[in-house]
Amino acid sequence: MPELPEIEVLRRSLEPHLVGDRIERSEVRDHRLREPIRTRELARRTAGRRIESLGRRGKYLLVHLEGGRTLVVHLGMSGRLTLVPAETPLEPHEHAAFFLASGRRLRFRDPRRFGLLFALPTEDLLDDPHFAHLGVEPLEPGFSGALLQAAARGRRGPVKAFLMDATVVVGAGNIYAAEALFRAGIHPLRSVARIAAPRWNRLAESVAGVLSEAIGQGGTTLNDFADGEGNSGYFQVSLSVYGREGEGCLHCATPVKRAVLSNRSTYYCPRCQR
DNA sequence: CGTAGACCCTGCGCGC
DNA sequence: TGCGCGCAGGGTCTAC
Repeated sequence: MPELPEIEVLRRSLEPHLVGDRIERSEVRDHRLREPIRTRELARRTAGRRIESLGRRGKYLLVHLEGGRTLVVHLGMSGRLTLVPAETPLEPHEHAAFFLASGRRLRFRDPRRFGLLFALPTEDLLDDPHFAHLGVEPLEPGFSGALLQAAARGRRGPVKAFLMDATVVVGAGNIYAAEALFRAGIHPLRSVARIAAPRWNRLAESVAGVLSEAIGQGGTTLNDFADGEGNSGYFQVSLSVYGREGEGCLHCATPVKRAVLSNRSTYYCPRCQR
């Protein structure tokens, strides 16, 4: 479900409702996520703490708590994090929940269980194995074509896989990598060794542009993405190539093609993207 | 060392 | 109507 824009939309939607509230207790109903939830540790590190702010690193949502603790939430492919009255009946696959002093419940639902949920001392965040290797934030200063080009030196392989490599740049997943490549006019299977400086610049601009526009439109809702209040996004109507196999390219009307790259579908216009 | 592919898990829509 | 298949927005691990 979620790439960087969806997590950022979630962060912005939850922050005004959560900041100042207090986690009274957590409840884990099924600990079997990608990494098992450490129920007791999670409870110990979150219980009784006020929520100070919400942050984001790549596709990770960071809930900063008083006393130097951070709750880390990753939604995987199918995760959802929503705020409901505490007495709201359990949803299927609601594996964990946080009960707040305000009488609400922050619930974590994840049918496919590819998500992550853990808490740690905030000072350990940057050294944590989940974060230590992460690359640049594409919407922050420092992201540029020159940076991408430098990261690609000595590498080969298709540019789409490179864009989705979180050790290079975080946040672009299968949808937005395809969209950014369309916008930049670059074929997703082109080797990173065969891209010149002007095209790297255009690609960096395209990545940042696509992501920030998607945030502005509330993210992309294909099946079930919703922000913390249950609102859908509408960037899906702006998708140029993703999911449009056989339909006409918006620029040249050539049918959009689909290819499989590292087990993921990728979509592109064979005429506009070279 | 980098890269390609398998794999983790559940639900949904489609064609038969 | 029911069933099997392919597919799905994440990341990690292994074999080369």
